[in-house]
Amino acid sequence: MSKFYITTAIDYANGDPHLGHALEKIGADCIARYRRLRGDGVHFLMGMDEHSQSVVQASEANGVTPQAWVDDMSQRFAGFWRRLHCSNDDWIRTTEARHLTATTALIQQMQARSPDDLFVGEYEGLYCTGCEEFKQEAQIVNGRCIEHPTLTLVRMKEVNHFFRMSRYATPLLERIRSGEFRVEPTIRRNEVLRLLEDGLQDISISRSRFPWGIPFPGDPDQTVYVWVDALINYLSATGYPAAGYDRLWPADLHVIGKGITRFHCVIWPAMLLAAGLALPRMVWAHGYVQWEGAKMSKTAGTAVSLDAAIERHGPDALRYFLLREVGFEADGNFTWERFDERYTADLADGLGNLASRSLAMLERYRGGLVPASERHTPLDAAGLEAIRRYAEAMDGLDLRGGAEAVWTLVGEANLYIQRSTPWTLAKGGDTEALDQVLSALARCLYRLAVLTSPFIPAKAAVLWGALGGEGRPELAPWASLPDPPVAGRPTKKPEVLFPKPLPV
RNA sequence: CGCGGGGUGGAGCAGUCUGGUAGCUCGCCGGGCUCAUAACCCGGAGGUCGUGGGUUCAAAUCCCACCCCCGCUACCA
Repeated sequence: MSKFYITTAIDYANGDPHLGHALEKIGADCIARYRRLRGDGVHFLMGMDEHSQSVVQASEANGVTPQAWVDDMSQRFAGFWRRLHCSNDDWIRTTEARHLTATTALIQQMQARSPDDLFVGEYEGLYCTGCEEFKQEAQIVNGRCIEHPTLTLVRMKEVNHFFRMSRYATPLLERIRSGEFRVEPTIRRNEVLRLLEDGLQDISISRSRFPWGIPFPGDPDQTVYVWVDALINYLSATGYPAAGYDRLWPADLHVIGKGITRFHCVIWPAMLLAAGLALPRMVWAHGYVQWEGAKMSKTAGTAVSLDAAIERHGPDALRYFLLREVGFEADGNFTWERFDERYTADLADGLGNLASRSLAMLERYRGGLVPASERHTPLDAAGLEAIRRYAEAMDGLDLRGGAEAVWTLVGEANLYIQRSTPWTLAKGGDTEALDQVLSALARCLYRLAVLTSPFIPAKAAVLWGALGGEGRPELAPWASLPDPPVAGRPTKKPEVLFPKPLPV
């Protein structure tokens, strides 16, 4: 059993999660569930980034302390992920003591291992006294802060601790090119390679005047720059620096959004190199969920409520739609119309109806007992092919491809029923032929319950139970898929898996 | 010349690397079946593959130019 440590980005706590957050967590959960299915020792980490300046602003705006604010947000986020059936093994928050310990230790280890890499320097920029922060060009319009156009920006210098990141461009290039550190998908790797080829600049890794954060080791007047703080969460959760942390580290997969690629593919591995620690094996940067072709924006009123999306057809349906239609690689679209179409076609009319008609026939013709019969039917052949294609796609983190392989099998099964016309066999009293068809269908449903479980875990479990399965489908041995042990099992017709008509 | 991705029937996509009857899903039209959640199966209509050149017996696919859309462009997490 091989170790598989998978993480998601930690979210900053300034408002409820939206569909974009959900895509990432669901995608990572799907991968984690698939790896468990394949027998890996999975450790799945999710959590919250709680030290950003926006947290302070949000808490002040709501008249509570920052800690009370992040406590509440942590509850809210975790609640959404539970509703969506996320199976994370740990939940890290950057305000936890273990994270303070790890962050302090890592910076000290960077200092100890690469003393030249940390130095004190000056940061100069335009400072907004309204926001109490330095402003970047994009935030400045007509020489004024966008948020506070009545105030004059002040040119200020700040003494910060710097990280000599510039010396890591070449080492990182080598590790990415060799595949030792994988950046996926290809489009993101190309972006990072181009970036590294142009060379890196040193970065400041501390801030003054930001009391809400982790004190910089050896300089309590400064706090650790929030991004540096955030990245270290992946290490904190392993127990670092305590002995045994390498039971989990290095991470096998960091799942992130494409917008934070450079932090995970440049700054984070450079920090680890400086500290002499192993690099994560892979970073996967997924695309964004777009709303009717445009970027979702709260201010433009185009942010879809995650709550509404879950309520629409239930959590499993949302999981399926995001992974199948939106995808986990490039940007994808979310519209209610497409969501409804997919729900009806793939889930209700496809998988749901297949289960319904198959189980109905098992009950009607065989009294709810799966007959024994040899497994060399066309449907079994299609099943083996689907398993092969599914595994190939899922191993490559092509979740959409995995779903396609499964739903192709759903189509094959409906076609098999049509061609073998079991109702005619029943009327004609052709017992042997009918047994063969019904047992083939039972084996197919067994495979479908297992293969769909990373995508629609709750519904897969219902199907599993209807087939007389014990426990849950994700606990089924992978090796049982070629020849599912369903003969003799009692079946029952479950509640409609994916009900229609659609809620209004 | 800042970097990168993309423009294919009504919608969303595959195919482009390794040129050779343009494919899939949804929607639409017609037929079949009756086990099933009015579900399932079969057939059909619908595309000058962003624009203009070029190479070739042959280009969505290779080459050149151009137009349009979208990300990224470095401590805004």
